[in-house]
Amino acid sequence: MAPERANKRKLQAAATRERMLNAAREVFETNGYRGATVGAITRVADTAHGTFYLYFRNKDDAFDQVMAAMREEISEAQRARLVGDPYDDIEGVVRGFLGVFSEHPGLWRALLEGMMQSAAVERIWLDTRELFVERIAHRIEREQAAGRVRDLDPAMAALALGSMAEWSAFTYVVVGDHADAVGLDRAVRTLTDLWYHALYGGGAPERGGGDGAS
Amino acid sequence: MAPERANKRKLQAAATRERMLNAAREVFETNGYRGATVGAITRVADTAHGTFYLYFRNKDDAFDQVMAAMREEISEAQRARLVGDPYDDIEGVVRGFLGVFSEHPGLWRALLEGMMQSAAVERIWLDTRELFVERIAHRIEREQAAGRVRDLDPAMAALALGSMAEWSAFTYVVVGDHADAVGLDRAVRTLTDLWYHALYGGGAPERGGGDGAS
Amino acid sequence: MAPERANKRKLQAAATRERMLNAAREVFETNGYRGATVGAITRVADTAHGTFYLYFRNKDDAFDQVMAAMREEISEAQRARLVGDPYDDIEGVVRGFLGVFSEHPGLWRALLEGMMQSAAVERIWLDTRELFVERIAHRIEREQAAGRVRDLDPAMAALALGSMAEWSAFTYVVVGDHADAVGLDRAVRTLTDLWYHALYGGGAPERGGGDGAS
Amino acid sequence: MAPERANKRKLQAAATRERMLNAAREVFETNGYRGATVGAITRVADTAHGTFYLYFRNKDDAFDQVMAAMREEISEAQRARLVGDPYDDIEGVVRGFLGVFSEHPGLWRALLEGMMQSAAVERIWLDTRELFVERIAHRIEREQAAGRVRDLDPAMAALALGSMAEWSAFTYVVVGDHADAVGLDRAVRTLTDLWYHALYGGGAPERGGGDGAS
DNA sequence: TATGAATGAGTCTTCATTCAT
DNA sequence: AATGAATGAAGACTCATTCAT
Repeated sequence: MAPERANKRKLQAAATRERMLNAAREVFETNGYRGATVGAITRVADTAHGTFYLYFRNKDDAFDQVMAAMREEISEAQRARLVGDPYDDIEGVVRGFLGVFSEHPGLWRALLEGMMQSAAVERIWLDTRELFVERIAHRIEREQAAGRVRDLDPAMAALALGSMAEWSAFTYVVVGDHADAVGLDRAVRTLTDLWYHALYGGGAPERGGGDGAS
Repeated sequence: MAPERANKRKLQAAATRERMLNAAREVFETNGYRGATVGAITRVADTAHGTFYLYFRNKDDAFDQVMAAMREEISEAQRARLVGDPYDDIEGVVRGFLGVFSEHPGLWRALLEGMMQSAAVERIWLDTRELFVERIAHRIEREQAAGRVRDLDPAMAALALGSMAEWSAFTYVVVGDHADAVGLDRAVRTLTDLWYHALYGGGAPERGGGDGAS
Repeated sequence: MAPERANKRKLQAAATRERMLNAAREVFETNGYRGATVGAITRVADTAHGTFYLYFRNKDDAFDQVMAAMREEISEAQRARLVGDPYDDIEGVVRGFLGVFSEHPGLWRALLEGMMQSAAVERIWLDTRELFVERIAHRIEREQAAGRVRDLDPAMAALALGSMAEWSAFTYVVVGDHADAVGLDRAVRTLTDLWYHALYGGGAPERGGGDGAS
Repeated sequence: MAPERANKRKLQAAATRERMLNAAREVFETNGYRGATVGAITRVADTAHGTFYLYFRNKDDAFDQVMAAMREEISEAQRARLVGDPYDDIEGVVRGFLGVFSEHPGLWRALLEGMMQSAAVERIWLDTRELFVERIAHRIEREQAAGRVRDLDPAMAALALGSMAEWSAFTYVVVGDHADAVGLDRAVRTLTDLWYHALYGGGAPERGGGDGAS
C-alpha cells in the first residue's frame, strides 16, 4: 500500500520534472541564456515559481541539466562510426557536428552566450567540447602511429580541427541560418575535404614547417 | 574671438570624446559586454553619467565605436604581407589572428558575448569577420587560378579556415589563457601546417571528394 | 495486539517528537530566530518537511516549546539557594543569570531577536523574564519588611536589577563573547557588588530621593 | 550662472535626501528592522524605487544614517550636564536614557532587532552604546580618584549600570509601553536611587567582596 | 503517523535611459 | 557641452505553510 502511494507521487513528481526540463530547454532555446528567466520557464511548465527550485539549484544548474541531455545525444551519435575509411570517418564527424548545430541552434547559441557570462556555463561548454576534441586527438595519434599522418601536435591539431568544425557550424548554420540540406551539404563537403587534406595532405611544404611541431 | 572660443570648445569636446572612448574600451575589455555599465565607463572617463549619451547613442553604439578602432588596427596589420611564399603568407595570417586575440582578449570575449545578445553587436562581429574571410577567399581564388590549389568552394573554404583560426585563437588564447610566447608559437606552427596542407595538400583522397565542391 | 500496536506507535511518535524538539533547539541556537527555517529543522531531525507541523503549530510554537524546556531548567537552578547571607544570595542570582546566558548564548540571542519580530515570541520572553523579576521583587519586599532595605518600589527595583543582570549578561557574554571563566568571574563580582550596594547601600543621599518611591 | 544651476539642483537633491531619510526613519520606526522594506520607504518618500539606492548603499546603510541622526541627538543631550551634585548627575543620565527611549521607541526596537540579524547593525549598536558606557566609565574613574566611590572595575561597572538603564528603559518604556510622565518618573526615581547607592552606597558588606574587582 | 511535492507571496538590487538645469 | 538626479522595469531566490497520498 505504502509503495503504491509513494509510487503515485513519485510518478507525478517525475512528470513535473520532465515538464520543467522541457520548458527550460524550450526557453533557453528561444530566449538565449540571459533572456531565459525563471519566470518564463515556470510559465511554460505551468508550475508555481518556487517549483523551479525544487528541481534546479539555480539557473546555471537548469542549463547544465538541459545541456547534459544534449551531450548524451551527441555522445551517442559520435560513438557510431569509428573505424573505416579515413575520408568517410572525417565526413561522419563533420556531418555530426553540423547536424547537432542545425538541430539545436538556439541551444548552442545559448551555450556560447552563457559561457561568456558564467564560469559555471564555461565549465559546461568545456565539458561538452572535450567530447569532441579528445576523440579527434586520439584518432590523430592512432593514424600517426600507423604512419598515415605526419608529425603534428595531436592535441593542438585536434583543437584546431574541432574549432574549424565547431565555429564553421556556428557561423554558417546558427548565425548564417544555412540549416537547409543544400547549405549543409556544401559545408560538409568542403569541411571534410579541408580536414582530410590537412591531415593526410601530401608532401611537406618546400620550406619545412611540417616538422614544426616535433 | 567667437571663432576662437568655438575652436576651444571643439577641442575640449574632442578630448572628452577620446577620454570616453578609451574608457569604454577599457571597461569592455575588463568587464565584458554585459558587465560593462555606463556608470563604470563614465567613472573611468571622469565625466558625468549623462555625458555618455552625448557621444554614444547607446551601449551598442559605444561598443561599435570601440570595435571600429580595433578593426582599423587589424586591417592595417593584415595589409602588410600579401605576396610571397604561400607557407609564409599563411603563417603571417595565422600569426596575425592569434596576435589580435592575445592583445585584446577581453575585447574579443566581449564581442563574442555581445553578438549572442544583441543583433547590433552581431552585425559588428559580422563586419569584423568579413575583413578576414573575404581576404582569405580572394587569395584562395587567386591560387586556384594559378593552378596551385585544387577545386574548392572558395567562400566556404575561407569561412572554414577563418573559423579554424578564430575559434582556435579564442579557445586557446582567451579561454585557455595560453597567451605566452611558447603557447602562441605552438599554435601558430600547428595551425599554419594544417592550413597549408588543407589547401596545398597533395593528391586527392582515394575515393574522390576533393572535387565535391565543383 | 491492537493496544500493543497503538503503544508502539505512541512510542515512536514520542521519539520523533523528541528528535524534532532537539533539532529545533539546535537550529535556533545556531541560526537565530529568523535564520532558523523549518527545512533546516526537519533536515536535522531527519524527518519529512511536513512532519514539523505534526508537532508544532508553527515556527513560534516550536520556539515556545524549546524555550519552555530552558525555562524549566532555569527555574530549577534558581529554586536552590534562597535564604542565607544577602550578599551570597545576590551572588547566586547573578551567577545564575550569567550561567544561563553563557550556556545557551545562541538561544538567548534568538529569544531577543524573535521578541522584536513576533508578538508570540515577545510573550515567551515576558513569561521567561517574569521568572526572574518576580522572585527578585519578593525578595526585596521581604528584606524591606525586615527593615534591611530602604523604601523603594519593589517591582520597579526588581525590574531594574533584573535588567542590569540580563542585559549585562547579554552584552558581555553573548555579544562580547566573554564566556570564559575569568570574564564571567569579573562580571559576577562587579554585578554582585553593585546589586548589593544598590539595595543595602548605606545612608540616603544628602538630597533625599531614596524616599522618592514612597 | 552655472553655480545657480548647480545650486538649484543641489537644493532639490538635498530635499529628496531629507524626504528619503525621514521616510526611512518613519518606516523603521513603525515596521521594525526586518519589516522595513525599500518599497515602503520609497512609497512614503514618494520617489521611484531606484532612488533609494541613490542615497543609501543598502538597507543597513539607511538604518545607519537614521541612527546616526539619533546618536547626534543623544550626544547633544548628554553633553549638557556633567559636573555637579552626584545624585543630580545620575538622575540626568537616567532621565536622558529614558527620554531617548520614550521618544523613539520604535527605533530602539528596530535597533535591537537589527543587531541580532546583521553584523552591520550590531556595529551600529555597539557604536551607539559606546557613547553611553564610556562616559559613565570616565565618571566613575574620576569619582574613584576623588575617593568618593569605592574600588570597582570601572569598565565593568559602567557596562552594568548602562545595561540597567538601557534594558530597563527598553523593557519598561518600549515593551511595557509606560511612556507616560507618571511611569517615566517612577522609573527615573528608582533607577537613580539604585544607581546612586550602587556607587556611593555606604560600607562594604560584612563579608568583603566590594574589593573583589581590585 | 508520516511524507514531500507544490505553492506563491515577498524583497533586494542593478542599470540603461531621460531630462531639467 | 556638460551635469547628475530621477526613473522604473526586470529578475533571482527563499521559505512558511498546505494537502493529497
